[in-house]
Amino acid sequence: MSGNRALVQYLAKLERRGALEPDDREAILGLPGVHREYGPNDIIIPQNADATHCILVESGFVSRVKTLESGSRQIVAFHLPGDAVDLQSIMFVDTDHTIQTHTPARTYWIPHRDILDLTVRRPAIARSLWLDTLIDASIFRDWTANVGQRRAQARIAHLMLELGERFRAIGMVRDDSFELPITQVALAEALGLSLVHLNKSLQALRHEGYFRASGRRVSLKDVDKIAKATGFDPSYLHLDSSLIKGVEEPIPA
Amino acid sequence: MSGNRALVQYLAKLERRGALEPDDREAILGLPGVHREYGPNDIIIPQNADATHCILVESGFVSRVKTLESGSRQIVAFHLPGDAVDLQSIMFVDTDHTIQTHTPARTYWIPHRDILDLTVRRPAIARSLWLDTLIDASIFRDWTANVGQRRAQARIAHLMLELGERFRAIGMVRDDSFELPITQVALAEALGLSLVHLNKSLQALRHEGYFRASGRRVSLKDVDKIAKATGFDPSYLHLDSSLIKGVEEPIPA
DNA sequence: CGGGTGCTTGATCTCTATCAACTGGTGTGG
DNA sequence: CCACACCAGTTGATAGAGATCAAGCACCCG
Repeated sequence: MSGNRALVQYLAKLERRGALEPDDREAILGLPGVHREYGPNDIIIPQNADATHCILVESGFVSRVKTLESGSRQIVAFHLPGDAVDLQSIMFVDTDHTIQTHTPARTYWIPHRDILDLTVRRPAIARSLWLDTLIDASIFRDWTANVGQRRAQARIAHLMLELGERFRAIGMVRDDSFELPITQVALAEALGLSLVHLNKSLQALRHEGYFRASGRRVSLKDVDKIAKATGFDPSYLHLDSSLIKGVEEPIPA
Repeated sequence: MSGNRALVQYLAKLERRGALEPDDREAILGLPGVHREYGPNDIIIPQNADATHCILVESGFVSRVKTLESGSRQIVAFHLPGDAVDLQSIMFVDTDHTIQTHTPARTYWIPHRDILDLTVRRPAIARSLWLDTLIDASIFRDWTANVGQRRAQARIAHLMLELGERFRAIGMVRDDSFELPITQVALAEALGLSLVHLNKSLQALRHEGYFRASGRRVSLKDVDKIAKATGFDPSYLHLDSSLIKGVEEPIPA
């Protein structure tokens, strides 16, 4: 299998959480689809659309945004290369949020039908995709707690640590730093803070030596200290299999 | 099938979103398990435990709470009778939050193994449970946006409308009012507000005639007006099948 | 060079948190 | 039956976090 890069990355992500059988692996790598390219700040799927495909991020930085009646926006998730952005749309007629890029991005669109078909035929894949959405939900819970309970500086630091770990998992951390290719407006929308207050809090964090930023490259100083101060424990991200239950043999018929 | 009440309720909930075949229905109603009873404010599963069972709520009001390093608590979900509280634990070794009661409650504990076994044998059930967790995630996203973007009064009203709709779906709304059996402390923890501020905002909402409360019975006045003001659209709750994609025939082999 | 975008700054306002006290109801035990 | 404790809810005063308003700056790009 020559291997479409998006599928290879996504499969790798799934397998970090638990190995698959060769047949299942092949089945995933064989998923049909089309590539689409976007510029920065493009809308991939608007709110209230009827999605017919799942989208894998091959490169670029993508987010999901809910726009409220007041016009204010809440980013509810960030997606890095190798993520499936729109797995939940497989069951829903209407998308309840917009999917948009922050950078130029390359995506791979897989028809829902082909994914559903795989899950019907291959329980291990069904399980693996279900797990993917459960981890998504785990991250949403963490975000709710972060936004609901922590004050600005800790809230920012917590998100930075999350992104740091996720970038690390896909090999995009070098010299303890990573590229965070989003504007402060977007960061503020993710954190439930105003732009101005975010900006000042970021400066305070830099001033106190918690991290440095040059351009859009972020380097976290003394991750352990920040993690302790903000109560960051990466286990909710489930980046590896250590906290995921093994596959048990089904009870024989 | 005589029918264990918890399973009957849960099945009914699943089927509101799409009918199941008789065989699948029987299989769900046949799930083994044990009942457990709790008093108010009991802990059902503590944070960082290793859950081995999924829990259905048969009666009572239950929530999931994340306790942060600072000691502050964020309620990330409420669960009503007929809900599966702990479906996500089926894949995870560690629970990342506490499950606790607010009222006396009766639950039904189903071993993970039996549920996993069903999903392996019966794709339609796998699909239905996956859908249940996707809807959970949809609600988490909504909570994040609610806590992140709305100010106190609208935030409270939005949650009230959510709970109203969910109580209505299980037939627990009478005379346009429902019993909300939680303290203001718990409400504040769900909304990311301080107790004092919650209390005053509640009074303001009552004063402005948005709703009445006698004891713990809440009646929302002019739901449509509140819904409009707070941008409440119940579709994210997916209480019926109207926005859920139908089951497509798998592609023949 | 002009204009756009993203970042920064200062001033002001207002929500919301915090602190502290008090009420009313319920329940328990002497 | 009263005294007491306890809990949920309420209130007022004060402080502080964060939002809003309004400019200004720097960089990039056509």
